[in-house]
Amino acid sequence: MGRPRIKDVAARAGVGVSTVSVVLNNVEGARVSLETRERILSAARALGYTSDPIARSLRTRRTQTIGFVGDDIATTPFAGRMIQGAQDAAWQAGYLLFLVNTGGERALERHAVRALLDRSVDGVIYATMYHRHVELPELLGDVRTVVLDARPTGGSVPYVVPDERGGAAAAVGELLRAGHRRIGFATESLEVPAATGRLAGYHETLAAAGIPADPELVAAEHGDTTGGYRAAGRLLDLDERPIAIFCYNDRMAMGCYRAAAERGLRIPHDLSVVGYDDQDLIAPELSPALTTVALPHYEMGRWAVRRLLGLIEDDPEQGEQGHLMPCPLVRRDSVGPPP
Amino acid sequence: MGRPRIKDVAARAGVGVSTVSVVLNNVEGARVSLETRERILSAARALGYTSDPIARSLRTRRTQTIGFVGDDIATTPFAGRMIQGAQDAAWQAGYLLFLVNTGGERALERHAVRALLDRSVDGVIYATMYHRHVELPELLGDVRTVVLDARPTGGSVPYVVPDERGGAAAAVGELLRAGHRRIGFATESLEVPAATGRLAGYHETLAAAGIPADPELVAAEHGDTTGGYRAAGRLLDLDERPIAIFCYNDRMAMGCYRAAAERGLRIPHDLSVVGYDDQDLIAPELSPALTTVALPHYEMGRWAVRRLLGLIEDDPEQGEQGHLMPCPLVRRDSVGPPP
DNA sequence: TCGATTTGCTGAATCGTTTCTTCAAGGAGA
DNA sequence: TCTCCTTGAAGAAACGATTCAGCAAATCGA
Repeated sequence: MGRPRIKDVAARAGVGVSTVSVVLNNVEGARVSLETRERILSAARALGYTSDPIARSLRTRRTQTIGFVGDDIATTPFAGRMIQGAQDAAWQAGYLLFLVNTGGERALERHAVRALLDRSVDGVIYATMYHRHVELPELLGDVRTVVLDARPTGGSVPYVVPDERGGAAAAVGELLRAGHRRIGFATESLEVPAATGRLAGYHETLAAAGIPADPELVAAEHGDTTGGYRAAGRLLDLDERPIAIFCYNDRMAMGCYRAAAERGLRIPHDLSVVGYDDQDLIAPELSPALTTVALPHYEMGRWAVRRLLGLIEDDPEQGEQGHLMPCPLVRRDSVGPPP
Repeated sequence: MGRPRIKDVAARAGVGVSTVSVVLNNVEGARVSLETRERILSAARALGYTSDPIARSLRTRRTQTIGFVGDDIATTPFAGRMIQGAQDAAWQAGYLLFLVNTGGERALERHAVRALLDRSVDGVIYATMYHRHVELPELLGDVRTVVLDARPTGGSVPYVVPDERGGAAAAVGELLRAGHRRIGFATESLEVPAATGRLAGYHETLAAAGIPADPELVAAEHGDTTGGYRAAGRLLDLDERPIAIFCYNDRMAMGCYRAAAERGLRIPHDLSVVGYDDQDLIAPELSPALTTVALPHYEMGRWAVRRLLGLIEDDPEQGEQGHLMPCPLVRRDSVGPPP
């Protein structure tokens, strides 16, 4: 006979449905005697009653649902972490996550946001799969929104991005602590926030240690294995070669390992290397395992949903506007003292 | 003044709401003159009316929503592909995907399924992040379900898994075509379906080519880089070493590369290698790039949702029970002719 | 021409809640 | 004893759709 309805509970407890509703929702200021209250509660328990979210939503205009729109969830292994962080936070609060991915197409994106608004989601997480600047779809003006792993242009929407600068500082700091002074940076040539942030962190940290900047030590290439191989090659062929290289990401570090191997340099004995991203399939698997900086995707996902729930349930005006999530250093075996 | 309601459309077109509903839903056998039909359509267009899915769901008991419950979406890069395939298929059919991940905890899983049932999802995809046998939560008996990347024990629920056997056959076939006869297999020591399937495919293909099985040529270790390194090492140190190795997965292949390098063997000149999984961050990035077999996660995700939609919208009895999704060979540079 | 059928449309019930208004009963105060 | 509050609870009106039953007007057959 299907799920019990509120009227079944009411009948069993011998009261009206409104009273049941009031009791089950713990409505403030409602006047129900302790006795009937308990009668209702036990009837509900006996029947295993749970209220129908659809009917409830129709009345309350709240769905306990949030939309997660991302540009691409398959192409990067990081995406899963963000989604998982978001999902966990939502779940804990009793919310469910609608997942939509747009493949980065603007039209599909609009369509997706519209579909989510149609379903009256209580809020939207707008996520990008790598740190960048984005222009939000206009429709998002109609719903509480938090931006994840991107910085919205204009507008005053809360967002969270990795602290690239701090992460780079941690990486370079680790090399400094090991005793290195001549530290190269194999960076990404594209002008993305991650690149500029990490470069800034690299420079600042060296400066703070009293080491003059040497433009020769910064080599920019594509941010992949081949790029890393090239950039590291250039650095290692310098007259006065660096004995430590900070790589823009783990893939470049992988290329760097190869460049080092070809020159007969042993890591970390002859060359120390630090990466960035802490990619599961690279960093721990290289030999020696790569010391790197982790991207806090899970934490960012959590933060974004928590912030969104704050917007939905609490005072909309409190809370940070933009949050820099720290990138922790992950120590492995690719850093050693200078030879 | 908020979104337009059906009654606004009715008022504008000068008809009753029921007529609007009938026209907008293209109800079969409804008798509405062409003229009023067009009047309604244009009114709806003018107001930008879209029906409220919540109210509709309350009446129809259908939500155009499907639940995706997975055991873990962060730990593997494959998960994203499955989700994306599922999401794309759902989106195309006008369905939205509720994503829940359970971390593999049985209690949380029950709770998740209950939450999805509460919300009256039209169906559920039950996915695991690596190919295995699973026992479905009982509650799933109450809803249409398709199992993704796992084989349900008992029951008669449709499922889709990779064709491990066929994939292995493709890999070994590739080596045979290159002219190899003495082909080693570095396999996973755990008794998982992927391992037994691939082993079977390996044996069958060799047998079909008239090559007698040689137990020496099968080395089982952990399915990671170190395991691959060990297994390949054992194979390469054989008196009559194989000149081609099929690896259980790309990570083992990565270890195999290292083992080969340490013995001064060049790939593919002295040794041909084929992997499995086609992992983004490994297969194309190794040097030489790894010839491997791709796991059809995206396709499986799509298939699962399509099958589920069939269950929901069409005759529930048609369609396959269990589907083996082919694993295509991805040719790169790690296979060459025997020396 | 008259009853029967078809056509085109409408009103009202319904889905399962929440919430507002109303109401009876009991107690207090005068 | 009569009025006025307070308490405890019920009834009914939303919410926004779908759908069923019904009802005029038009058409048809004989």
